[in-house]
Parts: sequence; structure tokens; C-alpha cells
Amino acid sequence: MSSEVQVLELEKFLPYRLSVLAQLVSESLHDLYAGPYGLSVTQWRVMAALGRFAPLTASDVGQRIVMDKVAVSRAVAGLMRRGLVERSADLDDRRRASLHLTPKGRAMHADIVPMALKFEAELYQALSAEERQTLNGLCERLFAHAKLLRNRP
Amino acid sequence: MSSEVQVLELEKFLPYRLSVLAQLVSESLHDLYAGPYGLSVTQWRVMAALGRFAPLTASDVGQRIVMDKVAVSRAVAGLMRRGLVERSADLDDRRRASLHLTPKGRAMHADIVPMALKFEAELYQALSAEERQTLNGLCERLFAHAKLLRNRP
DNA sequence: CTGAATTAGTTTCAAATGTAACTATTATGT
DNA sequence: ACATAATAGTTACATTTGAAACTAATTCAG
Repeated sequence: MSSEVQVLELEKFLPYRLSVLAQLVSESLHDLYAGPYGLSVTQWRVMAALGRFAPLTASDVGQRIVMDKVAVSRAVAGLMRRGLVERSADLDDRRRASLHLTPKGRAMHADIVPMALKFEAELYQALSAEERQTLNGLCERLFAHAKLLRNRP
Repeated sequence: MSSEVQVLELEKFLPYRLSVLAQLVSESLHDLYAGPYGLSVTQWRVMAALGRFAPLTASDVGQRIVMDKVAVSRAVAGLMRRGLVERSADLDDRRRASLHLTPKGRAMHADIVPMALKFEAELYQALSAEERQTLNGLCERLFAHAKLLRNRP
């Protein structure tokens, strides 16, 4: 008969730790490009996706960067207003439109990428090369498993 | 003269991966207690802090769970409205008030903790006992390092 | 073909969040 | 002691975000 009271130590609780770590890292990076370039996190991610894989439709973008279509739509609207992204109609399926960076957008992207990589490199200084691989592997497995749990709990 | 174009692979980029993983995990957990108990993530975290360390002042809570004072204030307001948290004035310093769970709040806390721990255990199934330790250690070091970077970049 | 169901994407409205200003109280310097 | 600064916490306002409704175009079933 086990009537033990379970204790939750929030500071050691995995979901909490991941969330706090991710938030700190994401905010620190955001500080780097928000000031000079005035991008939100979602806008930057959309640009990163387009910088690498354009042309993409809005849904493609959403799939790549795990972002729902409303968020993508708003980010794209902002980026188009600033002339960083262009849309060209898809003649085969007129619901779709493929997106790509403008020259101005490409230039901004090319400015930010090295900053982002430098930031990542600085972060990684906390870990050895081997540990970096380990961390990435563990995160990947955890992510895959969490997705499974999500879909049939 | 190195004019190489740097490429950012978002899906392998550490800040991005951490963020997506943390979000998935946090949402999955939230799904478990949001429905039955109608708590937001911040409200749940405040309850978790109080369940373990009460009495705490609002600032104490904020420090423990890395949440700014406005967020704490709002979460506490919601929890008090529902009779889950009580406030008692501090006579030494009348700016402060110490917070603690009511019996009703304690009961809810006692319901949720096992759910949360079970969820964590399910998550951890993706990893061996050794890997869990490794992951926690790596996250901790990364977190400490990221905090350093933040303060003098 | 035609009408129901899907899909892409946008808009709308409400709730959540961040920033700054504000109140009340306590601490500090001279 | 008294003005000034600092601290605890709340409120107000603007911005962001999320969920659901909506428009437009396409697919599919019969």
C-alpha cells in the first residue's frame, strides 16, 4: 500500500528545463538581429527557410519550420510590406503562391546568417565536439518520441 | 581571401531545435492539465512553485520559475480568483505578501503532479538512464553558458 | 457535370504578453 | 529628518498570438 506523496521539483523537471533553456537561447539570438534588422523570431525563421529552400509556398514554409499557417501568413505579410519577400502566383493552382526573397531580403539574410552561426558557435563552446553530437542525437530522439506520444497518448 | 557563402540549416541549428523541442513538450504537457483543470502554463508553474516551497512572495516565485513580475502577478490574480491560492500580508514589510496554496489548490496540485511525472517518465522512455543524466548535464551546462553570453556579449 | 468536401491562405475577434507607467512602502544619503 | 532612490506589486496600453470563421480555388464522389 503505497501512499507516498509525489514531489515535483520544477527545476529538475525536463519539460520545464527545456522550456527555460530554449527561451533563454532564443531570446539571446533574437537580441542580435532584432535591433539592427527589426525582425521578429517568426519573420526571421521564414526568411531562413526561404533563404535556403526558396521557392516555397506558405504551407511548405510552415511545414519546414513547424509553424502554423496563420503565423506564416502574418510573417510573410510583414516581410512583403518591407520588400524583403516577394510572391509569385502559381498558375497551375491559383490558391498557392510561391515565395522567395527579394535582393534586399537576400542581402539581409546574408548579413544575419553569419551572426547566427557565430552565436551558435559561442553557445557550443560550453561543450566538446563529442558532446555536441551527443546533445543533438538526444534531442532528436526525444523530439521523435514526443511526437509519437502526442499523437496517441 | 575566403568569400564563402555561409549556409544556415535551420533544422540543424541549435537554437531552433531547442525551441521546437521545448514547444512540443510543453504543449503536450499543457494538454494534459489544461482541459481538466483549466490552468495556463504560467498558472501551473506558479502552483508548482508554491506546492513545493510555499510560503513565497511573488518575487520569490518569479525568481524560482524565471518569470517576470507582471506574469506572476497575473497568474496569481487568476489563481486567487479561483480560490486556489491565498495571500497573507507580511507585517514586517507591507509591500510584500506571502503566497500559499489553499486546501483546494493543494488538492489540485496533488492531482496534477503525478500526471506531470508520468508524462516526464514517458518522455524519458526514449532514453536510457545514462542518457537521461547526460542530457540533463549538457542542458545545465548549456544554460549556464548561455546566461554568461547574455550578460556580456 | 454537380454539389460536398479539401486545401491554401487571410481575416477577425478574444485572450495572452510585454513595456512602461503607476501606487505604496521601505531603504539610503546627507 | 527629509528628500531621493529603490523595491514589491498592480494597472493600462499596445502588440502578439491563437482559434475559429471566412474566401477562393481545387478535388472527388456519384
